[in-house]
Amino acid sequence: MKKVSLKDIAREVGVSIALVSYVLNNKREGRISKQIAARIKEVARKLNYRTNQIARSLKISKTFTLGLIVADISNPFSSAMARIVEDEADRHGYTVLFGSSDENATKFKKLIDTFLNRQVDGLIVSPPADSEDQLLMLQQMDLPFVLLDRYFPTIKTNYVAINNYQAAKNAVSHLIEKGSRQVGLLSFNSTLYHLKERKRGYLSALKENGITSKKRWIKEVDIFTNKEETEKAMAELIKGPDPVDAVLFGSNVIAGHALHYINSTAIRVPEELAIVSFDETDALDLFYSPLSYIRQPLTEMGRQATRILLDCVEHNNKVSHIEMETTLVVRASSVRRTE
Amino acid sequence: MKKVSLKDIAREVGVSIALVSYVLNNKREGRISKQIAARIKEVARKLNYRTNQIARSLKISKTFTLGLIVADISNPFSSAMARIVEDEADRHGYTVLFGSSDENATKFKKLIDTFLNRQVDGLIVSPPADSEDQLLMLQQMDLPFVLLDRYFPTIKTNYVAINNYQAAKNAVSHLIEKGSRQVGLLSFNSTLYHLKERKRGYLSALKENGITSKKRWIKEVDIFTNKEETEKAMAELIKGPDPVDAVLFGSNVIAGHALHYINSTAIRVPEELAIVSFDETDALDLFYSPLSYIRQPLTEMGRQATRILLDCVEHNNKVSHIEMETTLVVRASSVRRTE
DNA sequence: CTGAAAGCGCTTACAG
DNA sequence: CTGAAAGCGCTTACAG
Repeated sequence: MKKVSLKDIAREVGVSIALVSYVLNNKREGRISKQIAARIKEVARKLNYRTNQIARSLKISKTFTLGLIVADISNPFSSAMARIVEDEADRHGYTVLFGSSDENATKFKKLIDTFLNRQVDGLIVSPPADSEDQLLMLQQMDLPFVLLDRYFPTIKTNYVAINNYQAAKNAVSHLIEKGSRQVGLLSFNSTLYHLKERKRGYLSALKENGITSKKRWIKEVDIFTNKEETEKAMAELIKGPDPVDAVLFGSNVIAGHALHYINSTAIRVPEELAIVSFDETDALDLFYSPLSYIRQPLTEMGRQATRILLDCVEHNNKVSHIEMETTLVVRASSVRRTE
Repeated sequence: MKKVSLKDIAREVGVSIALVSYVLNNKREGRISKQIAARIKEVARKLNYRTNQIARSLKISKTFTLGLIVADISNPFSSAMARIVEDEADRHGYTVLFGSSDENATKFKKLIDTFLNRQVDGLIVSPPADSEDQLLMLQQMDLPFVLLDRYFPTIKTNYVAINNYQAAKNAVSHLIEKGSRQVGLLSFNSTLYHLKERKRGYLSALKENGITSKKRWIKEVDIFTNKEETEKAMAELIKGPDPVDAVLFGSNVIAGHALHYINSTAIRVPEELAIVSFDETDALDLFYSPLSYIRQPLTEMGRQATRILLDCVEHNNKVSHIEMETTLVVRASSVRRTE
């Protein structure tokens, strides 16, 4: 079955292609004979016409397509984000192209290239380490984009993120308040700003509470981490001399692996080890002690990012920085002492 | 910065647009002066030219785009599939558009429409219940597509799926062999063929082992299920008179919710309740008793589906039915008796 | 109220 | 070895 075009409808009805286009796009309403309009619509339906977006895009220099690059699509955090952005974009008539950089700057560059070739109208990205050049290129090209979840303080552009410093600081202060003194940090070894901010918040909370931080309380695993490395780091935190009595996990993936290890030991949570984690996920639901965690306002972040981007695409060229507040959700895993 | 087109390069080099196109596409190699070719490539790089895929697609009536519609993107099964299909498609120079039907036929139809408007070259879909009409429409349009994970026996078309009957039967036989007699099934209430097959396999295993199946051993929750409903169903299976001593979970989501409930009871796994689940997921990793599960060859399924589709897109018009074997991964949760 | 015509950025059969 | 020209399927300023 051949695809049907405006020409086919025009021929069948006996009018010009232009007129068919006007009618189907509801342009010049009231200035076209009702009968002809009705006839055109009827034939369009009969032939099961659908507009060729490719042709339309070429003509109007707009694709109604956005690109979204997440850090790691296998992380529920990323897939949740993907769904939120897609919903919001769809609401405005845009389709979104997805990609996952897997924290790899080269893959990131490749995705940007693909998306640019496809003429996306704008991008939402969670950039990996060392991707500043790509972002500067986008700026040079004047392509609207907004950073999500992460940003580079050196690059002045739209972003939607949380206050990682404050979130970590609150979490650690809470652990101390609930009776822990030897608070560890199990996070990623990375140059990414948001991760450095988490560490800074952790250190700051210790300091404010008169605790001298020790180097061996801090374990940083590779961002392409596997279970084994994380389990080993966790083991080091709770074994040997001077073990921690509390720990802040830098991400849900880390939490999953570390808890799996804890399950294999005799250590009790929260009595011997209090825990707070960044981000929740179903994967943590089956741990015996309900986990306290730092909740990011995912939905709001995704929506805002999409709206800011669409604003830019529609030519409001102001730059927006949105820093959202997190919530510390306190459950059993972090509370050793109840006043 | 204005986008640069072939025309810009042609003007700068002083040749025709056609020649630039040939050079950049490596057509007519050897039949174009080396110097001019080099000069064209140099200028293209200098101006940071990227081909406008939209224009190209319009001309060649091909977009190098595939559409993928999964059942529920928030399910790790779906996101894993998405990544596999994307990888394989990318390897062949195709981009993939994603969508999640959320098991909703109306949303499914809407996604198909969007993808068709965008002129995808083909589709890979996990259809929800009552979506036969959409598939028949695709067939009428001669648009290549392959069903993934699910199919309708009444529709003759490409599909890649597992043998659900056999998988369920094996799992239940295993439970019986390991000492269970009162085997329950906690699955979805749906007209979807693959789910009916799972139930049929379950019943068949009971029968073959001389066990009369009881209605109250079978609980079917809504496919849009929430945690509460599943927990309630699980409670009914293990409480009251005639409780089950083993259960087969129809999906990873069901398993997650049911295990969460089991965690809140005194029931011990596998001593009092043996368990096998369809599909694994990280979310189940933290349950104290390592779960036995039916492993689907995800990667192979996604790859095959993509390859079959690309074959069709490139005009090999034979229909492929691929039914893959599953593996029953036996761990602690299902073994009550060791011979 | 309606249409002829130009043009979006490419590709490619054809001609030289 | 190279280019003029047609055309993919739309949209829209312009003219009547």
